[in-house]
Amino acid sequence: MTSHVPHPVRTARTPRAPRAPRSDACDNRARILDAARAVFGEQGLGAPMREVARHAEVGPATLYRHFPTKQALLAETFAEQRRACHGAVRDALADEDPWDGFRSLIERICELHAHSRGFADAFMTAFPEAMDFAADRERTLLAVRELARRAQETGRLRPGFVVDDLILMLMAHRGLQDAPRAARVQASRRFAAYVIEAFGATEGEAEARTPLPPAPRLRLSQPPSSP
Amino acid sequence: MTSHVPHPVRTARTPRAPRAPRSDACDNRARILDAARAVFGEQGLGAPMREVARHAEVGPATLYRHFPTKQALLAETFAEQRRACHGAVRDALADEDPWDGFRSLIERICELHAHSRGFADAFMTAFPEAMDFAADRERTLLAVRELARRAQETGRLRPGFVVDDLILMLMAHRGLQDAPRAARVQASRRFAAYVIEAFGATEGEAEARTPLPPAPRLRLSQPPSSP
DNA sequence: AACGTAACGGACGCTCCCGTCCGTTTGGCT
DNA sequence: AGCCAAACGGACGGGAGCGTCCGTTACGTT
Repeated sequence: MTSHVPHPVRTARTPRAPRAPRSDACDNRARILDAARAVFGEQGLGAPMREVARHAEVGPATLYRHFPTKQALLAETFAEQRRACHGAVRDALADEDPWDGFRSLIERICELHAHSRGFADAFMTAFPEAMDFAADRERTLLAVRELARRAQETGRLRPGFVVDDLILMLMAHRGLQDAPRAARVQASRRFAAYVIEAFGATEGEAEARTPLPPAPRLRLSQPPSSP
Repeated sequence: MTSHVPHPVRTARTPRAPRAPRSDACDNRARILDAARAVFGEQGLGAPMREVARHAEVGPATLYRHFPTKQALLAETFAEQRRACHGAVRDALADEDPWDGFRSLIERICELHAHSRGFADAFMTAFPEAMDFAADRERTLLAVRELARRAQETGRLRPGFVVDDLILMLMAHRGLQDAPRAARVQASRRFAAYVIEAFGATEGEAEARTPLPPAPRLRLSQPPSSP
């Protein structure tokens, strides 16, 4: 059953009467999203919904009215940073030097993930298929693949590199989120620098390096759950 | 009140009568530890105690009698792998080529962590000070520092390296534990290979590389908790 | 100013997990 | 064989988190 239908019938054929939301509702919605960014960014996805509610100075029911489930809230919360990620890829592709673009892509994504603990989780774990992350993730990965191809052509990106290596490093980067808050950003930056060096080709000898072990197929990971 | 004192007084001065444990008790204890290794290794530290109990075919009470708390069980469960970690450091120090030792150390630690999801968590998060991880961790880190110093003297380990970089990479490696089980070991190996390359010095120019951003001080991280 | 309803929030039910209690079983010693 | 305590395990209490119900508040429209 769909609750109790607040408005009787809405005058014959009115497709939907959005009836602009009330001012306090808008206000609360905005404050909830701010709080969610702060709380999930600080404590990770495990933070309780009530923590967000308290931080936004609303009751739990209000929170759940605006966002029917936790995942719905998370999706909205990180939409902006998701766009920033796409933007980073777009900028990297636009860079006239593909290797510079590649490097700055790694730096920017790491920075984005480092600034919000929850975003790294949400971005990587890609849980149940909620949040349409998965969808545009594939699209984005295709763009990254193109970028990598170009960077390899310049000889600056090592030949053995595959896109799964980027995912590998982003998953690994997620592990840094458990570092004490003070060290997080610094750790992220140093990690990014090391990663870039590892991905770079050695100047002189393009092939003489010890070969890497085979790359795993990563793409989507599922959250810990069992029958 | 200490329950109801099963044995009246134990004949004057008997310091302790260990009275060898019963056979079924030994048996259960062993099965519990096996189950714990399997369950925590597969599902991580978050796995419920009852899951371990079910897997060991004992009741929850039996489990808690043998190991009064979850952390106690975890400490015992991973004691062996902890020893293996120390062994890896010892072997690395014993290697006549410090750089080879350093490389194999990274490979072995990564392998150890990759084979047991729970161990990586237990090893890195180092929660509340339970499990005496913290104690010998410091001792081990000192040994690693010595190893690194020697490896740097040979010119194979880059000059900018500090021990915190190893911790950084181990924390990062922990992020790989969320990969699908099938890909985990492969991912770990490839990651280790990349890390080794990143830590290596470039043959010709020992100094001309772009400098790394400053290293964060990591050492101990605390689990997510706030006042 | 007065009214109808969107919006609010405290209190509740539900599930999951840790750790404990107590009546029952069983190993091992005589 | 018989005894007794060591060991077992089902059932319980307590706490935390997600999502919902319903009486109350206050926005905005007339």
